[in-house]
Amino acid sequence: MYVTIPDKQTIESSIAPLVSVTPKTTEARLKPGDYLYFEGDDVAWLYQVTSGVVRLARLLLDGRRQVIAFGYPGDIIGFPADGLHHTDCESLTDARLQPFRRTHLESGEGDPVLHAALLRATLREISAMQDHFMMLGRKSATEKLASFLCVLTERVGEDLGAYRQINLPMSRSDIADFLGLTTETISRTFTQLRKRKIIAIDNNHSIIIQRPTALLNLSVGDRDSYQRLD
Amino acid sequence: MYVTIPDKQTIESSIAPLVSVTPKTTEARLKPGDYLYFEGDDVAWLYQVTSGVVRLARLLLDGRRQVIAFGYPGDIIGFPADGLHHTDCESLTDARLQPFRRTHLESGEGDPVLHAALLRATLREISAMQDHFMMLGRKSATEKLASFLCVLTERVGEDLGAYRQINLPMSRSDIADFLGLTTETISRTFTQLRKRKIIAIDNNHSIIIQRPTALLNLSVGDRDSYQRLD
DNA sequence: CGATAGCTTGAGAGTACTCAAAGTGGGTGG
DNA sequence: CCACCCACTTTGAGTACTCTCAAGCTATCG
Repeated sequence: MYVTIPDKQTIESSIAPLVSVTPKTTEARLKPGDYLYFEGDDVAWLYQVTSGVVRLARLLLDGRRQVIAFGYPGDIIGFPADGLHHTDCESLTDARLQPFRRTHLESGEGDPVLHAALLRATLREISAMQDHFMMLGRKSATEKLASFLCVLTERVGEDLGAYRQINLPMSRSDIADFLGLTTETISRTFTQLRKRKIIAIDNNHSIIIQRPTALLNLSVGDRDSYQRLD
Repeated sequence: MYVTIPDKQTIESSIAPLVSVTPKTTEARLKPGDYLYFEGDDVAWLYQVTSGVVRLARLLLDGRRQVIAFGYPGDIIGFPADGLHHTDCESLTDARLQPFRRTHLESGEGDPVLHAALLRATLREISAMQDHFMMLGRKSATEKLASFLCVLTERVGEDLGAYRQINLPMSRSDIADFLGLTTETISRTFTQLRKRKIIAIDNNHSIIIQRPTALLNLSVGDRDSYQRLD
């Protein structure tokens, strides 16, 4: 999952489970903290997240970290480059993943439909990453966090009476490293949004979107939403 | 071209021209300022840059721009998502590009070798973009510009006596929008590097790398390189 | 040779960061 | 079952970096 520009209807299609003609490989199961693979590992499989949330990250030598993406149900993860994994993958929750042989991506022999579906997923990945560039390079802290919350609300939000609720299995520092900010800035920005009654924080890993429109406005840089109490 | 982590030997392989069994399509030729395609256009072709430099960019509604990548010789550009272009492509120089039918990427029929090569390019694109995330999200202005110059030196630097020289066909604001900075900051950072005698600015579009090691150190966040005159 | 877009420099402001300390909550062991 | 502990989060104060706005400068192209 990347932070994409709102109003893109790529969601439904990418979320759909890939149907495979080949006999189903048994799915992988992870517990919180389990690693599926590490940077530098050979790629034997790609995975589609079935349930749960995983985190893809890379480390810089000096300890700085970039969270590349979160893997939510429907997402395909583990794209190889030169046959190797270029991120670590750690599970944040109990998770299930459907493996697909790397060879299904790299050659159509055997299952052309699966091959085409994996290729489509690869191309969508590039497009989503381009949106994410914009977010990392050009948005303020508030815009980044608001965008992030909007995407999650769209993608995995649950109705809760009049409001919508989202679960955040990741830590504040995971979010920070994903958005290119510090944990302190994430925390302060959450507090601002809460004080503005745009969100409510039920518990640190569960937040309620009280004013989705205001949040969306903030995500695209409409700074008036701060003052205005819709 | 993305700003990737130094010491990755992905260069040689990605730079190699794709050999096609199918009869050669006539190459596209662009002049400075020519657009090859716009965001939202249907994708009929992908292109490998043969010579020259192109710029891939997207616009936000409020005018903010993100330069997604520069296309240097060897780079493949124009990857479709849902059949559409997701960036604009403008040429910065006289340029020549070798077109490949989109169908060659999307189905192996006809030319499996070309299909595989395009797929490999697609996967490398993802990996390079992941490196670029790190750069956008976690590096300071000096680190960003130093990283950018290092990549260019590796990729298209020319020997000039004891030093290496690079051409920058893009404007300062192109660089700014690529690195997630402002033109003023780019300009100031160039000036700093010049005053530290790390680079020399021959003319605005041609710079000489005087101390490549210092530049490399700066690119990975070694702040001592500033004081030290190696 | 003058017009103009692009680049540089300066001053000041604002945003996000760093460092530090206090608060919170979930989990474990007594 | 409760208390303690530890990791995570929040808050605060001060700083540093990058941005904004403005003006001057430079190269390039008619």
